Amino acid sequence: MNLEIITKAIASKGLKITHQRIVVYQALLASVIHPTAEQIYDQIKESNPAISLATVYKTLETFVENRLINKVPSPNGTMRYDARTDYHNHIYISNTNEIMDYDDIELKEILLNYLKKKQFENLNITDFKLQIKGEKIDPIKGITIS
Amino acid sequence: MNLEIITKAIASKGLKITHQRIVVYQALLASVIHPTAEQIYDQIKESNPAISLATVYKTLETFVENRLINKVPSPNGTMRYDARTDYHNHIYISNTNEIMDYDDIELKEILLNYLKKKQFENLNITDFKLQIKGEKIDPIKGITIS
DNA sequence: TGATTTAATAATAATTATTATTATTTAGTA
DNA sequence: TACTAAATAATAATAATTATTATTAAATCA
Ligand SMILES: [Mn+2]
Ligand SMILES: [Mn+2]
Ligand SMILES: [Zn+2]
Ligand SMILES: [Zn+2]
Repeated sequence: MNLEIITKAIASKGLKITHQRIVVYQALLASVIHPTAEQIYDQIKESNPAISLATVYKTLETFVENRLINKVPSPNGTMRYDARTDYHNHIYISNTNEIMDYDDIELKEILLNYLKKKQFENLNITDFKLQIKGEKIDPIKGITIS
Repeated sequence: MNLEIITKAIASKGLKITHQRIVVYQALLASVIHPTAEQIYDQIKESNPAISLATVYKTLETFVENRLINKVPSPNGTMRYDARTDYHNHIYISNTNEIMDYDDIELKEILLNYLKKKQFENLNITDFKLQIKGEKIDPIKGITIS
């Protein structure tokens, strides 16, 4: 992903452009599995050996507060991060522990319609997502992917 | 909830009937908020001061493994527990940190229909839930509930 | 029933994930 | 270039959960 886009995105939130912020955001944008803070750290420390894990956590939290990225809770309790902020759903793949995006305008319409129709007393709905859980299948051998 | 029902449920999984298991299951059944292990512990230790927090964790894990109860991940990262094992959805209430059940046969039908229609290559879907997030509103003053 | 066996529990140590603290460094700006 | 506020690295602390082990209790059986 273009470095200019990355720096502009960080700057657009009024945040200082630092090397650490650039590489953390870059790593998150490049990942498709919704990584943990530690996975991001492990990846970027190869080219940035001086970076601290606490900085990765803090940077991610700063991005979340500024709505540049999102947190995604996972079934095993450790937090995952998502560079996308537009509406989409997630598939949790239990045999690989990956979280994949699932996009469908039709689904959003169906859910919006459904929720509009229903009554929720004394409740202001702020978000809704279809959480799909599944397991990846090796098409040749059946389900045997780590 | 009837003690006989509780002991039968535990026995039906081939588990030994112990006082600790009875009170943990009883407390979970009685709760509507999907409590944490610690919330269950705090509640039951009043009448069972000798019980250990580790026993509560271990007991809950045993119940999960035996499909007597379910784990429910929460947005703030701490695990929650659910005495229900039938299909239903959850509403996470961000201003009280409660997780409430949301039941609707129509919703299940809509989602089942939708998922059946779609193609998921190399993926075996094992579960799906609508995750609703919202905030409780005090009908008199607007949103000001802790 | 009482003894035996096996599993569960209490107490506590250890681990994992995350957040807090603080001295040092750096980005943005005058 | 110098100044200042903010960010970072290093590390300590905390919260949540899991592991360990000696003790206790439930189920089985003589
Ligand atoms: Mn934690
Ligand atoms: Mn944990
Ligand atoms: Zn996503
Ligand atoms: Zn529930």
